[in-house]
Amino acid sequence: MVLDASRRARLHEVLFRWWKDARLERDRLPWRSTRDPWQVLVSETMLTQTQAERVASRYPAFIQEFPTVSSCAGATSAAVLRAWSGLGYNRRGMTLHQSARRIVAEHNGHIPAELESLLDLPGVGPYTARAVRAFAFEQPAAVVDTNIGRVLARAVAGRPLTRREAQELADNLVPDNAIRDWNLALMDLGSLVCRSKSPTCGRCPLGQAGECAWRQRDAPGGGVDPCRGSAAVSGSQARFEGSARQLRGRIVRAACEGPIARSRIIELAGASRAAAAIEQVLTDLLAEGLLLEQPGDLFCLPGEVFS
DNA sequence: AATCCGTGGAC
DNA sequence: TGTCCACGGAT
Repeated sequence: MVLDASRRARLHEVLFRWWKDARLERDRLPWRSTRDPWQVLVSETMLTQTQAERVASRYPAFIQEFPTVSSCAGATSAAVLRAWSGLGYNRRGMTLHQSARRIVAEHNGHIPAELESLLDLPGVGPYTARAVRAFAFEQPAAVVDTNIGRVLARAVAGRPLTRREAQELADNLVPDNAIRDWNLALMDLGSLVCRSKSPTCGRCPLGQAGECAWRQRDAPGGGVDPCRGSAAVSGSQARFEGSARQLRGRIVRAACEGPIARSRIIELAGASRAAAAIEQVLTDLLAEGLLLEQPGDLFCLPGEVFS
């Protein structure tokens, strides 16, 4: 899908005019005030899995403890996981730590600005790599997160997109300058106005300007939502209560306090969980390096030394 | 109960 | 290549 220059210019004008006011609230988020590549990498890694509000409550402490790539690289995995505690998806804390060590070893401690080099880092995918380029380096990059994916499918295309189409459309839309602002503005529109469940079309700058393909075709909320099934737009989740995810989180959190015994892990699992399921979770955590086995049927966080 | 979220590995 | 699933936990 190709956008002609006039539609592109119109979208820029309309969105930036709206964002001038909308950004005031969003700019209070702590990571909005930095362009330090390490701080951007940390915050974007946190934000890929967690709502902004929860990240806002933990990001400052994490940056205070690990203000630089080398401070993180020099720490133990256990220290990083403790600082990560409460954010969820502990594996990402591990990959962030591994990335820090790789950046020290392979890039002299400087976060690379090239897309390929960024994508090479563990835990860094198409979104995070482009986020670092756009937000830290002001380099040409179009991020496609779930919010932007929704706006692209609904307003720009008016139909579900494949992953490639979404990225191409986003690439096509990025202006030559104000790269950081453009990505933030599009993201803010998705999260504040073009929301997943209850989009406020009445207050949407694109709809009001006649630039929303969905709204041009259907009344607000009418028809089939074009973002359903569109690439990069997250769908529904598996039940959390009783899941392996829940138990993994409990185990890692408990291990943050110190070594834990197998019997403690079984307690954490609760009465209704099958023994085989508990064993599988434990096996997975060990294989992923999130947990380390110690003599005496004890388990601890990686990098800890006990005597 | 459903919602909010990108990466990576299996197919 | 594209699609599916696992992955945390507060609200």
